[in-house]
Amino acid sequence: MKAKELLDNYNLYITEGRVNILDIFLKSNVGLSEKDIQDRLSKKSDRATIYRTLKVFKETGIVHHVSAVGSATKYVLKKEPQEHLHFKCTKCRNISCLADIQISGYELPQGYKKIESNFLIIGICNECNN
Amino acid sequence: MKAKELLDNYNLYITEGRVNILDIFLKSNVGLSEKDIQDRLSKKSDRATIYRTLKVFKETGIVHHVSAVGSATKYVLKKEPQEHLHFKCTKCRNISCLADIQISGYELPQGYKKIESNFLIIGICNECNN
DNA sequence: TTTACATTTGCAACAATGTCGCAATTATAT
DNA sequence: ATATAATTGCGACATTGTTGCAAATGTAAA
Repeated sequence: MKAKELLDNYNLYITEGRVNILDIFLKSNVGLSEKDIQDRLSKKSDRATIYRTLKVFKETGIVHHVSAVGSATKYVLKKEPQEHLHFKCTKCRNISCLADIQISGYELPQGYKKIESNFLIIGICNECNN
Repeated sequence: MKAKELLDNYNLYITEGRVNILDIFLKSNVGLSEKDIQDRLSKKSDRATIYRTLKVFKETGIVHHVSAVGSATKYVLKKEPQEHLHFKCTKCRNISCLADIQISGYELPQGYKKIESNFLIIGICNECNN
C-alpha cells in the first residue's frame, strides 16, 4: 500500500509498473540502476519505460541519483532533504546512502549557486571489510 | 615541454597522442570527457585510444575522474591530494574543480574504509550566474 | 645506428547505457 | 460509460565504453 500512497501523494498516475518499481526501491537500501531494477522485477519490463519512470521519479523528487563513476547511474529513494553521503564499495559494487553522516561547513565561492549535491565516497563497506 | 616531462616522470611511453591529450588537460580548467578531448584535438583520434589513454592516466595518477551524473565520465588533472569539491554547472555543463573549498568534519561509520572520494555540487557557476 | 623487444595505436566489432517517436493501452475525472 | 490525458511497449537510434588483433611506434641495448 505504501507505494500507491506515495505515488498518490506525488500526484502521479498509479500504474502497475510504477508500483512495482517503487516497491523495489522501498525494499532496497542500495542505489539501483535500470539494470538492477530489471533484475529485481518478477517479469521483465521495457527498458525505455524504466528509464522514463526513473526520470519521472527523479523530477518529482521521489528519488535522487547518486554519482556513479564507471557504472550506470544509480537511484535511491530520497529520504531527508539534508545533504549526505553515498558510499560505493569497490568489492560488492553497491552504492548505499550514509544518511547519518552530514556534510557541512563549506561555502561556495561568490556567484555559485547550489541546486543539488552528490557526495560519493569510494572504498570498502563494512560488510566487505573483514 | 611540460607534457613530455610529466609523462617521463610517470614513466610512461612518450607518444604524440599522449602528449596532445596531456597538453589539452594542462590548458583546461574544467573536467574533460573523451568527446571533450576529441573536440579539442587538431586532428581526430581513435576513440578507443583516448579511452585507453585516460585509463592509463588515471591508473598512474596523472588525472582522476569526477562524478558525472547524466553525462560521460569527466577527468581532471590531479593537482592536490586533498579532498575537494567539483562543481557541475547545469547551464554551461562544465565540470570544474573548486580547489579552494575543503570538505572536512565527517567521519565514516565503523568498518568503512575510504579509498577515494568524489564530491560534486550541481548548480549554476559564477560565469553563468548573471 | 641498427636491432630487438615491449608498448601503443588504429580498426572493427561489440556491449552497455540511454533517448525518442509513435501507435496502442491504461488511468483518471466527469 | 465516456472522453481525455498520461503511460506503455516497440523499434530504431545515439552515446559511451571495451576488447582482440595486426601494424606501427617507442625504448633500450649492442
